[in-house]
Amino acid sequence: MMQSGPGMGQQLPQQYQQPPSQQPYVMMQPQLQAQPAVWSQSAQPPQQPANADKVRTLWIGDLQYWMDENYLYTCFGQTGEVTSLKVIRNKQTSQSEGYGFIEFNSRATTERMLQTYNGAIMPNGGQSYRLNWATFSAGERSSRQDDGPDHAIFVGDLAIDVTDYLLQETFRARYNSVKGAKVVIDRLTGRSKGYGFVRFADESEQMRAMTEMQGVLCSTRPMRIGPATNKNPAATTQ
DNA sequence: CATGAGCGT
Repeated sequence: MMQSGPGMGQQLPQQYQQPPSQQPYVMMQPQLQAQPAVWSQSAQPPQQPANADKVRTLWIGDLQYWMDENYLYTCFGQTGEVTSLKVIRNKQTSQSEGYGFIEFNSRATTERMLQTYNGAIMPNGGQSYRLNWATFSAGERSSRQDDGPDHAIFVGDLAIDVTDYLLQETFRARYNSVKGAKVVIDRLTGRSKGYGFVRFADESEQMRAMTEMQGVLCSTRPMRIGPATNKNPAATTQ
């Protein structure tokens, strides 16, 4: 039942266990002595480095409307490390907005969950998890893991079974600078909309792929490549 | 044919 890792120097006795269905939100967190809470709404400059050891919540998107808290608990609750989860709903229609939040008992757990589940196939079989770190205020959400600007291309004519991973690997086999790929998912059906995006770190590889990958087979259909509108407003991060 | 991305009491 209770795991204790002797290898890790964890000194926080986390022995409180509670059913997640009773309390929808558990905001109580043991405050670490070594690190004061810096994310209160005091006069903090927005130039805060995003170390954020206290972030234990994942954002999950591309949820279908029937995917409620019970479904998410089926997905994540078996680990016994979920402290709270919630699906955001429209207040008028009480319909799911297609995203939610999952909070775990530690940052290490959260990180492990992100790497384990992100991109994996969801139990319904039709789509893969879309997970990311949750942000607690608008402003940090645009920062992605990257070490430079990304150059994206539009990829259409995708077969419906093409996943992020397959699309990514199809390009990564020929281009080293592929940073990621995303297949756009229809929230109503949870299935692919038939197009997606591939991001490159190297602009020259992006240019090459625009012509070289034109008509190349991905799964069962030849791809149609086009330019992608850049949604990143020229982040000049040095 | 088509252009993603959505952050809460």
